[in-house]
Amino acid sequence: MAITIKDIAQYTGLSISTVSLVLNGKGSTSRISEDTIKKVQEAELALNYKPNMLASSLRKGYTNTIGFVVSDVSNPFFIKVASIIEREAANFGYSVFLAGSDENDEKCKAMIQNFVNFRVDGLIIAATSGSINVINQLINQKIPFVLLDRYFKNVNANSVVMDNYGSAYKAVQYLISKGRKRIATFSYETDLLHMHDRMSGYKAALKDNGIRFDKRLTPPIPFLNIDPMVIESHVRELIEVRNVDGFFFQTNRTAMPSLQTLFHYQYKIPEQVSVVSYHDNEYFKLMSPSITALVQPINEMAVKSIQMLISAINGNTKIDKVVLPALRIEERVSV
Amino acid sequence: MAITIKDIAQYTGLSISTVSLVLNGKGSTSRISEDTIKKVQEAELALNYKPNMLASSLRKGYTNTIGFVVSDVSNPFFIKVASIIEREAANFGYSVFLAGSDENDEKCKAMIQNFVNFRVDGLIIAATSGSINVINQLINQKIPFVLLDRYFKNVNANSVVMDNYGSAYKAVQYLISKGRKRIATFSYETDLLHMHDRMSGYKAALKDNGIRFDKRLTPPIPFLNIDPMVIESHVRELIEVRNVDGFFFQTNRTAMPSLQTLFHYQYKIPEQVSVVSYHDNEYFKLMSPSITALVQPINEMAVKSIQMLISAINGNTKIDKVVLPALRIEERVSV
DNA sequence: ATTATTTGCTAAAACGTTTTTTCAAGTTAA
DNA sequence: TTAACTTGAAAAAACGTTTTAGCAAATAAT
Repeated sequence: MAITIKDIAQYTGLSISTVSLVLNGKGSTSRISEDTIKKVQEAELALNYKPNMLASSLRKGYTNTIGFVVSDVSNPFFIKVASIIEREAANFGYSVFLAGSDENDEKCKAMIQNFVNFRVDGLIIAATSGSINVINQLINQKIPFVLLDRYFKNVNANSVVMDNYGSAYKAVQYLISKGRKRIATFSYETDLLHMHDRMSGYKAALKDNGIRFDKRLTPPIPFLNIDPMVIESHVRELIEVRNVDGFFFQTNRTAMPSLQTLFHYQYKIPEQVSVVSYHDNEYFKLMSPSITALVQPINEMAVKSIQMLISAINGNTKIDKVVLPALRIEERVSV
Repeated sequence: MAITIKDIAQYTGLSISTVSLVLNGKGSTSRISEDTIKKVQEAELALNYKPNMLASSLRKGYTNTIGFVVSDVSNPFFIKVASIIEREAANFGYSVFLAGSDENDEKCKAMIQNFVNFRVDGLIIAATSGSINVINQLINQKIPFVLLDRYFKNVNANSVVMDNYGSAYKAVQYLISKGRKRIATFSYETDLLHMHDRMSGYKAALKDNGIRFDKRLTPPIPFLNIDPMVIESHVRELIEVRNVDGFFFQTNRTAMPSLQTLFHYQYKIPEQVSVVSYHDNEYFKLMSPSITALVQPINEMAVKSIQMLISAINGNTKIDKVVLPALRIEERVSV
C-alpha cells in the first residue's frame, strides 16, 4: 500500500525512530548527523513518502485541523466567511474542513459529531435552531468551539455574532428617514434568537419614531421551505391592501422572492416602495434598480472567530462573546 | 481526556475486545451473550462514548470519507453540486468533506494532499488549471478520484464533465436564431480545456451559420482577478464600435460585470443586445430583464461522480469518462 | 589510564481501535 | 466417563506514527 516510515527505514538501513525524527525536522536537535539527515530526506523524495495523519494525529493527540459547520452552504454569506476563515486558519497552521447542514438539526448534529470523532482540534459552528443539545455536549466534553452568527439563550459559549437588534433598528430607521411609515417585514417562525432580535430591532425603531406596530404588516412565514407563491401573495396584499411603502427584508431568502414579485408587478423602487435588505448580496447591485443593503462585517467575523477558537484550543477557558455591528447601510439608487 | 473503549471495559469489567465487538454490532455473531451486550450498550450511553475515528480508521485501513476539492467555493454551481454529492454519498455511508482552492494551484495541491494524508477513501476534484501533476500523482498512488467539470489533455482519469463544446454551440445557435450576427464572447487566457472547448463551440456555431469569426469580438481576459473596469470598457467598445448585437457569456464571472455595464448604460435587452449566459444562476431571474441561460445538469453530475467514485473505491479500475449535455436553454423575457 | 562526557542512533512504549487466535468452562455425544 | 463440541470472553498483534529513555562508541577531561 502506501509508503510508510518503515519503508524509509528499510530503504536507508536506519531505524524508524531516526527517520521520524528527521522527517519532523528534529534531526539536528536530536543529534542526528548531517549525513543521516540527508540520506533520509533523499529517501523521502525517492519513495514519495506522505505521512499518515491518522497515525500521526492519534499519537500526537491533535490534528491541526478545524471543522466549520455551516447551516447553509448555498448562502453567499457563509461562503465568504468560510473563505476568510480558511485563509486565517492557514496562518496559524490549521487546515479547515467544511460541512453543510442544510438547516437540518439532525444533519447539523451528525456533522459536528463526525468532526469530533475525527478529532478536529476545534469547531466553528453556524448552528441550526434545534442543535442546542449537541452544543451543550461539546461544552461538557470540553471541546473548543465558537458559535458564529447563531446563538442560544442560556448557553455559555464563545460566540461571534452580529448586532442583529441594532442592525435591524438601523435599517428600519433608514426607511423611516426616507419618509416611510408603513414598513413591512416577514417574521420567521423559528427559535433562532438572531431572527427574534431582528424583529425586536424593527419594533423598537418603529416605536422610537412614534409609529405604532401593526401585526398585519409582519406576516409570519416558516423558516424553511419558503414557498415563493406565499411570499408573492403576501407582498401583493401588503402593498395593495395594507398600503405598505417600505420593506425591510431580514434575509436573502425572503428578499429574493419578494423582489421578484416587486419586479414582476412593476412596483417602482424606491418611488412606490423603499427596500432595505439585511444580507448583502453581490447580485443586488446588478438588479435594476439596485437594492439598498446592510453590509455585514464578514471579514471581522471570520478573523475574530478564528482568533477565539485558536485561543480556546491553546487552553484559554475564558468565554468570550463578541457582538459586531453592521458596517453601514449601502445605499443604491436606480440608474 | 475523551472516553475510550478502555473506559467502557473498565466500567463493565469486560475486556476491550469484547467491548469493541459489541460496539461494532458484531456481538451476536461473535457469541457475546445478550447480558453482556446490554451491559456494554448501557455503559456506552452512561459514559457518552464517541469512537476515535483516527484510531478506528488507522486500524481498518479506510475512513468512509470522501474529499471534495472545489476550485471556487463562492461559485453557486459548485455549491449545488456539493450539496447533492453529500446527500448521495450519505446513501452509501460516506461523509463528505469540502475544501476550496480559490483557483490557486498551490492551494489545490495542498488541499488534495491534505485529504490524502488524512486517508480519505476517494476524492472528487474540480481541479485548477495547473494541478495536473498532483492529479498524476494520485494516479500513480492508485488513489481513487473523479475529476469534475475540469479535465486535462493526456490524463487518463475518471471524469464527469459537461459537453462544453456542444453547449456553447447551442447557446450561440440560439443567439443566431434570434437574428443576431455580431456575437461577442470573452476568451479566457487559461489552460483549462473546458474553456477552450466553449470557445470552439462558439466558433463552430458561427461557421456553420456562415458567419465569419471576428477576433475583435472575442477580447481576451485573464482567468483570475477580472477587473470589472476592463470588462466595462470592453463591453462598451464592443457595442459602440463593433456593433455587437449579442453576447455569449461563458461564465458567471464574465456575465456579472458585463450585465452590470449593460444595465448601467441602459442598453436594451434583448432589443439592442441579446444575451445568453453559460452558467445558470438563481439571481438571473430576478434581474429585469431576466437573463437567458444554459441550464447545467448539476444533479446528474453529482450523482454520476459519486457513483463512479464509489465504484473505484470498491476496486473497479476501469476508467470512465462521462460527458453530459447542457439540459436546455432557459429562455427568459423582460416583463 | 581511567572516568566523564558527548555523539549518533535505536528500542520500546504509547495513542485507540479491530480482529484473529486462544482458552477455559460448560455441554453434548459415545 | 471420557472425548468432542459449543459457548462466552480475553489475549495479543496490528495499524503508522511520536517520543522518551537508553545504549554503545567515540571523544574529552583528569
